[in-house]
Amino acid sequence: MKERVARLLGREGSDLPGMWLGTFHGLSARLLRLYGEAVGIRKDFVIYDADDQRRLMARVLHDLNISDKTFPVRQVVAIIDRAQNQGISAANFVASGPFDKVIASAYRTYEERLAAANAVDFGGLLLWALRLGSPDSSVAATLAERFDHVLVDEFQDTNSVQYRLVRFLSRRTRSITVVGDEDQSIYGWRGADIRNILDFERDHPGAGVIKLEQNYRSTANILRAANAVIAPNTERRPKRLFTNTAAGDPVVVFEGETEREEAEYVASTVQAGLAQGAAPRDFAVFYRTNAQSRVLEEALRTHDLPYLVVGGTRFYDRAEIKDMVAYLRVLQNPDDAVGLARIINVPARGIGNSTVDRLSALARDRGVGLHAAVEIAVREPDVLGQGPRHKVAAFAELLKSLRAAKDSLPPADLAEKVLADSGYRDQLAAENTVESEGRLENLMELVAQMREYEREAEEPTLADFLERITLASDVDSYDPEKGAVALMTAHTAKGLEFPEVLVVGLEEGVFPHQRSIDDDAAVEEERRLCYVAVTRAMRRLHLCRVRWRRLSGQQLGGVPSRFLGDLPAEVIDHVIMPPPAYHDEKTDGAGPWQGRWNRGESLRSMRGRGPARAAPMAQPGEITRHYDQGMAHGEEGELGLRVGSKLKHAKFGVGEVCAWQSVGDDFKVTVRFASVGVKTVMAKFLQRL
DNA sequence: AACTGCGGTGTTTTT
DNA sequence: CACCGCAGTT
Repeated sequence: MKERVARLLGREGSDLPGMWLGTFHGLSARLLRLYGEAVGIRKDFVIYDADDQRRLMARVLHDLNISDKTFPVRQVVAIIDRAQNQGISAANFVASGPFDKVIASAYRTYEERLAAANAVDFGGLLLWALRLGSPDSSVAATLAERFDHVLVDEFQDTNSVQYRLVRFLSRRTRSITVVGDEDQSIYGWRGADIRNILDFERDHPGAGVIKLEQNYRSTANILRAANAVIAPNTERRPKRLFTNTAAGDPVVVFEGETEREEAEYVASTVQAGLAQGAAPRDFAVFYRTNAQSRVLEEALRTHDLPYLVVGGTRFYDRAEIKDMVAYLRVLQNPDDAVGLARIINVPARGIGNSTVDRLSALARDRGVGLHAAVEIAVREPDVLGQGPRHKVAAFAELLKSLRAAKDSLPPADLAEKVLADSGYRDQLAAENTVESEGRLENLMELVAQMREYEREAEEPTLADFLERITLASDVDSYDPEKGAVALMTAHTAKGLEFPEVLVVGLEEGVFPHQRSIDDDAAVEEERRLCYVAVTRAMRRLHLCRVRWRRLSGQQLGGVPSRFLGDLPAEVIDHVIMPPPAYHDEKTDGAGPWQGRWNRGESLRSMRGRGPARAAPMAQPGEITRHYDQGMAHGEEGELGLRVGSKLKHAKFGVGEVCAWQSVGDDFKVTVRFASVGVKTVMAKFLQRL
């Protein structure tokens, strides 16, 4: 982004000194590193991510004797998170009932523990940054002078604290530009307040409004579909988005039997596109929840298609990476109690829960940090038994020697030393499983990333590296140059664009998500999310749903998403997979989709549209494909391809044709085999019965 | 006192 | 399906 801004300013290659550019969290961290001491934050604080936050809260609840049955950690964290996003710290948390009183006490202790650990959580970054501007802050005046202008992108996703921060930082000149679209507000659940943008003009009398209503990205058909999806929302100002581009291809609405068939459709769509000259990176697949990525990955792998999952379990969220990072963090900041508790018995060195509990109790009794308690337990023989004491002593010794090495080694070398001296590497090597090998590879990748960081950063420090990786967002790591099909959640997709987009799982309960389904405001947000997904598409869009879906162990009956029902019939083209030839109780007419699919009707409607449409504007690298080519021509080739006809494959046996596409001179046929299920094979491998 | 295996439970989205 | 807590085992 910085490079692009420099280029637009005609200052290519410049680092744009004085200009700050980053996420709210990133900029807040930067402000706090520079000025935090004015509000009581040490310069070398560490940042706790959601997982650290959860662990710390679990500890707090445990220590306060709060039952995690009535107060599940996740729930308590969620409540505190919400409070933070509204600018409410523990001191301002008003407890109205007995439940809230417990939360309030947990919140207070949690804040104390954070302070003791010299740590700041995500919400805290923003809160502390905002405090820099409070009347009693000694740097408030300096900071209010610091910037001439503030520009906020994706303004519809700012929360109350972020908005107040913007107002403070622009106090001197009152010069603010915000860019946003209320229809793309998708982070309400983490405190984003859509009113920030809807009421902006009211809050800033005299503000100029520039409406960007011409869409340069998508074809007219895609734009019509998008407009239809968003139209039912009430929390919006009506807009008239228009485009001068051609209608383009119809939006394909795919209906399959199962999620595997859907994945198969995704893979064969990509494959067909590649055969027509598209590149893998021209494709993106969006889903509502990360759990949906697995089937898609499997299908793409089977088809030998390169793909990249963006987001999901972040690389830095993997257990082994977090372990290593915890080591580094503890070396960097001895007070980091959550980090210390994480590594004290990793790899297993005989320091179990009861020992840690004792150390933690000792720390509280003496009013010291966990690391100090470790030292005390080593010195004073009565705290722990003989065995545990020796083990803890060995661990303390390990930390001491690592810490001694810290300042003389660059970050990557330090990480390697940790890997070797802690016994972590040996343990993984000894395990000698596919998983342990993978973990070792991940750790080597982390070390490689650190070396890369050392090369590229102006002043590489361990602290800075650690901050980068906790604040790194998922899309930061997405590199379109990698030449792979991109897989991501609709949330992650915001701000990106792709020539051909496939959105999967358009079923009630999946998208819109089950958790939102009986809350009107939440459904509006789901609708905006769907709008975001749809508007990522430039040339081609596929909206997929299935009649049966297995998702994280449960079977869902696929009621078509309400969003599909909002699409104007003129812009869509159906691809409907027939139900399996066999009928069991699951598929035999029962279920909410009953009567919605009908092979005869769908064939008729597809035939009715005549032969394959040629794309109005052929462009370089354009993908041309005809889903209904076969049907338009009746039977295809010597095989007599017809949906529902039976063909034989040398290896897979007899199967029923589901769909096919032309690929050069040949056809790619999707067949449901009795033996192996749905496969896509080239027609030349198929014979008539 | 740590570790292992089992059963039960809950499961969005992300900085 | 993955994670967590628990109970029994080493």
